[in-house]
Amino acid sequence: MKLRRAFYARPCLEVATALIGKYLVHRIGRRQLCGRIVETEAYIGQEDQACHARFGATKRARVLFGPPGHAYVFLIYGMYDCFNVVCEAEGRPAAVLVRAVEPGPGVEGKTDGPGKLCRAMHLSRAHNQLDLTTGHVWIEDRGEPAPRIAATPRIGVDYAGEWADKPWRLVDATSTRLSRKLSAAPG
DNA sequence: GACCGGATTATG
DNA sequence: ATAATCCGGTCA
Repeated sequence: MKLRRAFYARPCLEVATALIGKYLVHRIGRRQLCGRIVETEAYIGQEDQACHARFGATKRARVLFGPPGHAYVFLIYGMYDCFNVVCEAEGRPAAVLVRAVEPGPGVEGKTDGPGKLCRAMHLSRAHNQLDLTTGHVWIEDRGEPAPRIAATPRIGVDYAGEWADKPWRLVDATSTRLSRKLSAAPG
């Protein structure tokens, strides 16, 4: 079933973890594109120097300060879109970036990266601020058991000082479709 | 109004 | 290792 507002109105890391194994769905007319989420990243608050809310509620980051359960989609490097879901209480800026999904029926192209999955699922900045509890893009729970989760540092945020080291990237540890392979476990 | 650099990807 | 490519944020 479709995730409701209460799901998103929780601590960002909790949401980022719970989203692994859920299904991202984009309905275009009678057509439906979906993918199983296998990789996410949490961006948490103005203190987090990797989070777009670090400069406060600017025009771009304003949606992060709004109510949970809305989409935040931004353009990166002039050519790729990144899809996030706003979480935590209104007024507390935080979001979960969806970094990889396992493609479902109807999805063409690779989905093992934030830019790639947006391209394959036809998600773009046109969906920014969309309410995921009422719109034509949503996330649903299909009642599957929770996957085994692994946590790693976030990707591409080396500029964020101590915040770059936080293990806020969550993945389905058994998935073969991550944006990067997990390092071998020590021992 | 100019300048800087990025939550990426494809290619060499 | 590096190019592609554009917008947001900063500082003037």
